[in-house]
Amino acid sequence: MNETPPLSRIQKKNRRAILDAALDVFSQYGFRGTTLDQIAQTSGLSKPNLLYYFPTKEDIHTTLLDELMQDWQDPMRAIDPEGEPLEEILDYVQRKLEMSRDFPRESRLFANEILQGAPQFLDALKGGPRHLFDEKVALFQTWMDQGKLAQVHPQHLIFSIWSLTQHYADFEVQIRIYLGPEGKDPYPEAGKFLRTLFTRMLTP
Amino acid sequence: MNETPPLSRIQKKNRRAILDAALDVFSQYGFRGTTLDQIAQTSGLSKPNLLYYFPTKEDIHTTLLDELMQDWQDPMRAIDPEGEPLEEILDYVQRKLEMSRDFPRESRLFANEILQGAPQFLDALKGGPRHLFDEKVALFQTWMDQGKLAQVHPQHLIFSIWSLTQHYADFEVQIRIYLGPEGKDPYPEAGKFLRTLFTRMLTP
DNA sequence: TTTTTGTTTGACCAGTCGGTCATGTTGACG
DNA sequence: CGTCAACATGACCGACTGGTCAAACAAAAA
Repeated sequence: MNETPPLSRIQKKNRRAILDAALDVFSQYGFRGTTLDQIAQTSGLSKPNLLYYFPTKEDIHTTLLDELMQDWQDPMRAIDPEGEPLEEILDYVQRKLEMSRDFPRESRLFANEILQGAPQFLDALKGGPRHLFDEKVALFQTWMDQGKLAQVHPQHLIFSIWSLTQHYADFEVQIRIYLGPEGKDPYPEAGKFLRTLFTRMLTP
Repeated sequence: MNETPPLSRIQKKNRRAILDAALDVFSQYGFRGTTLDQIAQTSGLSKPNLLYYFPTKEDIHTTLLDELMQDWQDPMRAIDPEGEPLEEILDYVQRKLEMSRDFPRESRLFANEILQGAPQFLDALKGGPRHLFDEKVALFQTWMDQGKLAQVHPQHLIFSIWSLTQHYADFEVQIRIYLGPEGKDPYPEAGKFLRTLFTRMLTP
């Protein structure tokens, strides 16, 4: 039923080149603001060749979002209910911040999709991610009830983690401007700051 | 030199209608993802009529960004160096949150512009806003040195305020999904949460 | 070598893009 | 009322959009 024609070496290489170029452009201009010619030029392939590997522009975009969907939740999944509560959350923050540092384009692709009303993500978000979210909300609530964490609204706690970490990827341009032209990597300071923030807020 | 032909009643009304419609579309799809036809349809005017009031599509966009630029910094300007430090910052957070609640489209317009690399904002940001930012950073540092606020990295403190408040406008779709279909207004809870967060982090 | 299959592209298509223009309609004002 | 400037739009333009296709090329199988 699910026929999987094994990808040849060339297919793998070119599909990867296309997706990488598309990530560049989509994450900056969004779906509608991106043209196939831009992707073609960035990837070094001709436009008809793009459409040899992906039937439509939308198909490239969807493939990127699907890949993103799989990896984006890993940091949250890794929160261990058996671990030490504060340390688990601080580690989660750290992992999310590292994702912003190492995969800023993915973060911006996600931001763009949400800004446009999540036309593709909407249904997907209501499924697995929503369930994982609820599960961790319940876990945090348990920890708070046990006095292991200070009482805060658990849903907004998660929003704050997402917001604070993704901000460094999504608003990178602005942050560079305001931190001055020294071009120093802001992530070490950001990590320290966020650790302080969540420690002070969550210590019972 | 600076000739200012006073706008007629019709001009005022139609320019406002165009800018309002353009804000709708630009804030969702970004500059490149927006078409004049969309703005025309949303505003209820014909496409040539748009171009009667604004010479180009870019001009509409620039006008919106200019207007945004003027109002967006008001909450930060209102921070009073003579006030009580923690209360001043909490009030600032509150004002920023209210801007997200009352002007979410403006927030998303800004986010879109930054995501695309701030092609228009770049130079502007380096001017007045950057100066205001530095001024408040210095103020916060003074307060911390005087022991009136806990020591944290003042620049990242400001980033965290921007991030946490704008998040409720920029990622509104996602937040609605995760808070459930009850459709309850998330802002009261958000305000309470942020007040707790910044109080705990900044109390010496 | 020939054949076959997989890969690449120049030329092209219909529809949409931002923008123009000549013409028509409306409103302000004497 | 009449007049004139302000306002509005249908028809159109060249450039670009996502996408097609037949023909050319390359790689592997025969």
